[in-house]
Amino acid sequence: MTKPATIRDVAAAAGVSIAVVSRVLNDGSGPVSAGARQRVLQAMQDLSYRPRVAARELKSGPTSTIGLLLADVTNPFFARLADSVVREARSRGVQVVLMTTQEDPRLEEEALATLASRRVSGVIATPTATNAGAWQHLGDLQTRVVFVDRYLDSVPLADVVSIDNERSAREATEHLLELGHRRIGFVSGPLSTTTGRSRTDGHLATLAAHGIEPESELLRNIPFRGDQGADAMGSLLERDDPPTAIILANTAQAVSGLRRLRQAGVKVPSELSVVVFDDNPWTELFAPALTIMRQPTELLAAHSVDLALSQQPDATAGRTLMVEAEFVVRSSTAAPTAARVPSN
Amino acid sequence: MTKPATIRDVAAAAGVSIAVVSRVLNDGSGPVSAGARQRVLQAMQDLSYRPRVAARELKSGPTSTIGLLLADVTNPFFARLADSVVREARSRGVQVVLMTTQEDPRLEEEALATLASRRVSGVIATPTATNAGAWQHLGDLQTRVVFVDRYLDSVPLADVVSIDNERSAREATEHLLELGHRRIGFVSGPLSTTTGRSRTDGHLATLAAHGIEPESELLRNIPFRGDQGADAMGSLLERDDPPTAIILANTAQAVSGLRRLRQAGVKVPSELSVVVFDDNPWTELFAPALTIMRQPTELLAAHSVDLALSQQPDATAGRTLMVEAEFVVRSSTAAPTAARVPSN
DNA sequence: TAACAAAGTGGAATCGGTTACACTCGAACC
DNA sequence: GGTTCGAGTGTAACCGATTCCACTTTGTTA
Repeated sequence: MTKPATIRDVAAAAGVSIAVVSRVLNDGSGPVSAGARQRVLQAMQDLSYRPRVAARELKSGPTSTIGLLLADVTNPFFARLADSVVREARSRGVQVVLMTTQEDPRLEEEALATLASRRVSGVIATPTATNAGAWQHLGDLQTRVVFVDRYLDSVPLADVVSIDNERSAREATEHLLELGHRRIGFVSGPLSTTTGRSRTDGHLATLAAHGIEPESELLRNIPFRGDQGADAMGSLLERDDPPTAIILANTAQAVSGLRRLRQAGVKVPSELSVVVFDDNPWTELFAPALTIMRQPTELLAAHSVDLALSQQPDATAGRTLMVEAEFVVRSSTAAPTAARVPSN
Repeated sequence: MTKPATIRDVAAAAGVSIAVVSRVLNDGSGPVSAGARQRVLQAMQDLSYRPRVAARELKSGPTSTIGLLLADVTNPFFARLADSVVREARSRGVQVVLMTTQEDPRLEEEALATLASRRVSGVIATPTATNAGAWQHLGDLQTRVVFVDRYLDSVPLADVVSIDNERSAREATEHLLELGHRRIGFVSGPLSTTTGRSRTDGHLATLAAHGIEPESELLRNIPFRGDQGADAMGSLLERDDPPTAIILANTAQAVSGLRRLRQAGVKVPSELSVVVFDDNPWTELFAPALTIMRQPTELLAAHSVDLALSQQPDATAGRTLMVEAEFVVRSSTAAPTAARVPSN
């Protein structure tokens, strides 16, 4: 109905000056008599007064807020990450503004502009595109930039928190090689992302180390969002010599890929071993329970918030933190059946 | 390094007054000569200037922003909702500030306070607790409040967008009754939420309409978050006369309930028919594919954004919008096997 | 008793934008 | 040739908080 109360209204109602009200508001910023404090609190109550952040932010720096810019909340991995970041930030009294880019570079640029003009103290992000200029600019604005999960080489000032994707891919590949697989399908995210590239690199390096000729036909780089997981899986299965094992190194596309597998009636693990780079509640529900790579979301979140709130010791270079992923072997991987092992 | 540029710096660099810069900033707010505009734009570029929202918000009302207060981003249903809301809002040029309550009333209250002092134009929320006072207060601040999915009776001024939960529960129950089930387990969210209550009501009403004595032992109301789905499922299975069908009317707990089912080695649907109130990619992956109730997330989001941005015609009462849910029958429901149908 | 410290208070400047209003200037009109 | 108009510009007030500083009122100490 009426206009919201301001600090002046409260001061008037309590019969004091605005300075006193402000001191009550920011406890410890100056002396206030018990009587005055009481009357001010009462007045605030009566007028249901809420200080406007806009005014506060204008005068003092931004109230401690960090931006969280995720590629896709729909992706359970990112959703869990968001959950952890919010919890972590809260425990330090920091607000989180969450924004989604939906893997769209234009959206990302917009969100970045918003974050910049909001002068948040830090931004935690899973960068989609090389909006290098925008990122750099954010850094210039003395906003801490932390890339989590993926990162951009072109933005050296940003901190990075991630699992060792190359090593994880190596571990997954080793596991399959030890079981006796030689033709391994590898579905990953776009090579334009560090996750896609590192995982692919790790996979190829491991094959090479075991003297296996990598077939580029067995590698599929698909977008994180969308339904291409099914197609990728389909085309791999239709080959004359289909792979005996497959690594789904793309968090978001695992579901659509697995659906295709189910439709095709392929038996897991007897006909095909499956490893998924993801750790969702349902991976255990799938029959058979899936062998997965688990990312320590809590830890990623904790480190990210840490870095986002810390002052940069050196303005030009970011810090890099690697955390360990956990490889969980369940029932979806097994030795290839004899019939399918080729003569070599 | 140096302090970020202000409008005055830009004005000085371009050799004009701040008023001119402001006019360039807010195109259409006044005349600016082509030359001046050019110089201002150049200066903004050079100084990499970004207007501070805090200052803008202080003078004019809040820039068009809506708050989205979700109970749990980890819950895929809410994640999809968030995704849709962001997309929808974006298409109208509105920013979304997403916050999570994690089903914690205290967190919710905090988030509400933040939203209030941020003076967003509207808030879309899935209320957790009866923070009735805080909600009411938000409404007093001429902030539109829209409850989506769940709502609170105690906050009449809020708009509501939801599926018809009672009707949906009725539909699910009818389906099972038609198949011949008589003992139906019903796992829902807390009765303190409207979703939990409506779904339970619909279920019980349907039983009554068919002359079936409802057994309170077959109803389990558990929190949305956490792992109690497994326990609820377990205790139902351990009964002397276990249900022949079960409805998991709790989006978030379906996974943990199903996991228990899998562990117990119960065959679906021959030993137990299952209906889930949720529509996740993995419900199709589960073997057998699950019969589900699908909520039209896009529609819920579109209406919510609509209402959040609209001016309230009447300040005292909110509007209610029901959208239709779609019941998808797949393979997890079937007639109970004869052996299990009791004598009645 | 004078001097001084500390507690309590209020006035006024400040943050960085927006905007009402006054002003200049040249073109158009009668 | 004076009036009117509108385009283009600048000055200054304002939004609602924080905060520095000066001031008064006490209590304490030499």
